[in-house]
Amino acid sequence: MQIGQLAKRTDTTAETIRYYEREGLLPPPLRGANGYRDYADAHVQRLRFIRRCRVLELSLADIRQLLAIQDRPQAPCSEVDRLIAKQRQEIRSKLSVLRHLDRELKQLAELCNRPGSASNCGILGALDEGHSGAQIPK
Amino acid sequence: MQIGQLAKRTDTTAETIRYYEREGLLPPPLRGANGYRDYADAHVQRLRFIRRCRVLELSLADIRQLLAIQDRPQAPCSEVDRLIAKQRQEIRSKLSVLRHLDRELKQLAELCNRPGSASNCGILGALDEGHSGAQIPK
DNA sequence: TTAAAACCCTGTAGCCACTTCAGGGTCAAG
DNA sequence: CTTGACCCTGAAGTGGCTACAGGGTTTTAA
Repeated sequence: MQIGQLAKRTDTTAETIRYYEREGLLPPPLRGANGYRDYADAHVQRLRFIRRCRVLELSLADIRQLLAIQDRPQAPCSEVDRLIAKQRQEIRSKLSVLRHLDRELKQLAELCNRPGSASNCGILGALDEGHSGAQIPK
Repeated sequence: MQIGQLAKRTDTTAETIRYYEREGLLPPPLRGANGYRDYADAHVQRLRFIRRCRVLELSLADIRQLLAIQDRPQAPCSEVDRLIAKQRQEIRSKLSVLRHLDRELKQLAELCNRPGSASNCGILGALDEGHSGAQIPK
């Protein structure tokens, strides 16, 4: 299977696939007489694994670790558990930051007294003075 | 005031300040006889504005626009309103993605049957087969 | 038959918002 | 007089791709 075919089957692009190969996440496939990469089904499997992890916003470094564990069937899977838990913590922390941001922006948006000019713009004023609650963390 | 002093007052680093200057967000300050940057209070104000915007995850490009509007007091502030609304849309969209991710990861974490090995790891299995619900978007 | 479209290749640079590093100069305290 | 805390510039590195330049190959259609 050519690289474009693999890309279609895994919701990727050929560029990304070549990038993963350079990064050592996807093993180099055989090459045809013309130098084209020739992928096997195992590559589809492996690449889908990588993409599922990326959808979960796992870093390539974390994915590299998961792949290494996967390749040693006797390895303990506690590390897998740890990586997933760590990722969940990160997502939850981002969530709380974004929820805060949303409240801030909502408040800011309500300060607009359109149609006004910059000189009496409530939003600019709040950003200037920090009255919106958007504090600079100490 | 030297750059380190300004950095402390605005929760930034000297490197970031020099970067903003290069990017044209912060006007170049006067220089002392030794070539050191010498900042005025207006710089503190401007830099705080920039940092408050960054806390709200506004892009430097958006901040550049806000600063340009701020510098023309007669300018209509409808653009300000638009930028804030756009930002809020983005944050809300990220929020919904992350909420989904959190659910996925929670489900995944529950598949762990520790203490097991990689060969029967529920998490690895789910990532392989896509049974966790973490579908590759079509 | 040939020409255009649609693939494939490598290598390099660009994106964002910084951060880090190398290799220096300046200045106050002990 | 030297140690340490500042400051300077310019270049390179970060992550995870994406895009581009400049080629080669293969399929399709006129």
